[in-house]
Amino acid sequence: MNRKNQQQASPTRLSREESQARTREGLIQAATRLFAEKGYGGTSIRDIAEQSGHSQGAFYSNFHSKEELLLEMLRQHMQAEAVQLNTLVEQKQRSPAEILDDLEAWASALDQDPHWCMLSIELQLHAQRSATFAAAYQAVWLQHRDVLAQWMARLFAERQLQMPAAPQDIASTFMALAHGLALQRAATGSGASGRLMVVLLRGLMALSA
Amino acid sequence: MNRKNQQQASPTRLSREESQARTREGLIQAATRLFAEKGYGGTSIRDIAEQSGHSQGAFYSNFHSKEELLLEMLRQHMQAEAVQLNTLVEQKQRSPAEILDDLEAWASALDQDPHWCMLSIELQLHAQRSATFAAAYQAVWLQHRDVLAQWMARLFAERQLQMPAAPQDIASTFMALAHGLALQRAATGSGASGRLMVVLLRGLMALSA
Amino acid sequence: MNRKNQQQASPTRLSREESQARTREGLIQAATRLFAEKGYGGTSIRDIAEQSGHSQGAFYSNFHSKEELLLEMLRQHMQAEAVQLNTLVEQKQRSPAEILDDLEAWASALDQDPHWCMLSIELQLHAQRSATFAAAYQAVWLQHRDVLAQWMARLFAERQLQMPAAPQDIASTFMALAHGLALQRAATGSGASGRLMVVLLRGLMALSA
Amino acid sequence: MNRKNQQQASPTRLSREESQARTREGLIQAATRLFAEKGYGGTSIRDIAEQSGHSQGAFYSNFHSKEELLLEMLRQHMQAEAVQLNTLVEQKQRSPAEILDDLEAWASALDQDPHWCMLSIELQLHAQRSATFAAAYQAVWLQHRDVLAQWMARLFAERQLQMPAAPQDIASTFMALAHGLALQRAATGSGASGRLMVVLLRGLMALSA
DNA sequence: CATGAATGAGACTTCATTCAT
DNA sequence: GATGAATGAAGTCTCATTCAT
Repeated sequence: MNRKNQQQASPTRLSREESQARTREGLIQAATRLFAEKGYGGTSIRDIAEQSGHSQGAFYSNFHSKEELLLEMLRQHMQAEAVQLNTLVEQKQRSPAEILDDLEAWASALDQDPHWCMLSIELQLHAQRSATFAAAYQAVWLQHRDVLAQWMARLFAERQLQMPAAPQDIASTFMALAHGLALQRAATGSGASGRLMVVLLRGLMALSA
Repeated sequence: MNRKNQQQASPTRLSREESQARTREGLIQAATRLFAEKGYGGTSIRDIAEQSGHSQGAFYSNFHSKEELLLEMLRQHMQAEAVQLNTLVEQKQRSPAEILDDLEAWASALDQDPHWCMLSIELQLHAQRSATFAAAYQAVWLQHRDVLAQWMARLFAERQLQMPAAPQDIASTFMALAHGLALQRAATGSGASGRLMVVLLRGLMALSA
Repeated sequence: MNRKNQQQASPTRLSREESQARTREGLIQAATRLFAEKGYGGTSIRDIAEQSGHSQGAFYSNFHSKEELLLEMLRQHMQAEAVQLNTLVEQKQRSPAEILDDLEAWASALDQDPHWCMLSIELQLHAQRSATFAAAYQAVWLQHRDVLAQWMARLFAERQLQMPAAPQDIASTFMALAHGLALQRAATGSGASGRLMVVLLRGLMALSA
Repeated sequence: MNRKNQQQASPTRLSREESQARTREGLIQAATRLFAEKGYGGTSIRDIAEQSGHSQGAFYSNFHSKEELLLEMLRQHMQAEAVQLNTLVEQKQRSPAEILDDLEAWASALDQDPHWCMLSIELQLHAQRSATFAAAYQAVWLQHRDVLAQWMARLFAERQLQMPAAPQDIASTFMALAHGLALQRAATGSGASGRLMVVLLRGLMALSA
């Protein structure tokens, strides 16, 4: 596989692997955009191929099926979210005020990237309909919930407050809220801003004050 | 198959209008079930006709198109939710504790009827994709939000508390949360219960205590 | 279903059932021709639809799948062959010479209708590849073999000759021969004529003379 | 994947030509198996490549097209059958009993190798559909028929019997029978055994006894 | 109004083949 | 010579919708 050295001459020519990776990435990006806009079911492979500038066959050279592409997107989604959440969790020694700023930052990032949330909704809808996919989705979801729960638990611990419910339940409630808001924004063009999430969290902390 | 005898006007036979209304209602009910389970895009008119025991032609005798059926479902959805919310709002002179019970009842009703919420999500998704439908959806949504907002405003007023944000924003946040939770439950089979909605509301009230 | 009497007026207009039957028959005939010419696998539903002058959808209104059409053709094939063979079998009191004439007639009918035999070969090939279809095919085949075996047994009995093998084995050998000759004729354009089948049969009779 | 070391000429390594011949042979063998099982049309080049453990590219390095591979198989088929038949023909000075044993051996060899016959049927079917291929097939077929005819002629001559038809016609009839029986066996799982071919031949000889 | 066969477009997928590596 | 990603055409089948009955 180290055959690329045979041609290392022209830096403009892509090696085979690079070119393939580029095709694959182009397909994923086109699909991400289209799934967010028109939904998983409403997006055809023709659409994805056209948007990405490749043939339908190129799609099938990279993915066994439409669902496999969705799984790949789930994996990427998972990885990106994990990085994001871990950044929040691992920032030790932050003042309570800074932690709330973190949450606000997270909430408003969700606000800014509606594609992200719509995709997440598409993933959830598809999980409801495909057993195969549901299993994969569940694993990702549990992991995220727990990272977020851990982060919230520390938020309360550092303020020496009692949590008014299990940290996992609070975490999944906030995840649900983020998704619901994204849907609302998509459907109505307006809807409540994510800023209210911070207010709700403050409320929870006020309960045991 | 001896349906042509309907005209004989025997009192046990349905009149033409009754029969037609029954057909229409059967189609709507079948579609409601199917949309919730398989989504709007995933449900074909053949499916709806089969589930309801009528022909595809019967569908087109009652609705101009698939989207018109969705609009009809939106209208029914709207009306049912309005009745439900108005019941809450119009029950004057309730003690604060009773009002919270009302909210809990509302939240747990949502919990118990996942079809309801999944349909609502389908409506929102379709609103995102069809301009015609979006307009209709927006009107319904604003109305509901305002009824809920009004009810929440009274909740705070009766306790002489300040609302930590505009009542409409709080209302839409809670609607979003209800939808997000429904989606979560559908996708993961578990997810946080709606009971947490009451905790969140208490938190908001605690903020200005 | 006796609604056609409502319109019995114009004899040129086809009733619904007649029109449907005509469509179905047109599809079957187009498919029969195409399967014989290009094989089952080599014939697409697009081909069949075009040849018959209908849309692809018309095909699927009449058959669930391509294989179901093949099953229908098997049924028709079966019925036609059964009629043909029963005619031979039921002609009692024929002189031995006349019986041999019958065989010759049968063999040369096969000779004259290459479509018939090619279709039979297609059916056998498909039976080899689809378990569903194999079961249906086996039933038809056994029935035909037994009718032919019965006829041959009488041929020997009337001449008071012993059969040199089980009548069923002789019958299936002759059926195999007919198919093999059809294939040969199709492939090479020439091949041995079916007339030799009579010679072979005479040979079998000569064995116990 | 360290195949580039082949040039080191160590005696255990294959030379370039040997390696190529091995690839080619592997492809042919895989294709033979698959064509017999799933038919020419039902077998894809991907299938052949996978079965043989090579790439699709390797296929096109060895054959210009799918049909060219079939032609190559026809050539090999031809050569193998010729060897087989010549063995029979060239064994001079065999007693009449031994000659019949030879035929029985040939018939039962066909019985034992269904792949062989199914492949032959595929070749005939393809000949019917491709003019190019038909010409090649015809040549092979005529040659085989004549070898078999010659052998049969001797069978009769040695017994001083008259042939009841032209030797070529008898030969092609027996070839057709062998193919028809193979097809029957493949389709029904049972069918008459090839043993009956010997009975038929004895019958032919009995005719002029 | 109800029927359901028929339509034409478009869905997902597989194919034989090409070509840069 | 061998690789396998990419192509474009074609495959089976489903869809929302129409219309003669």
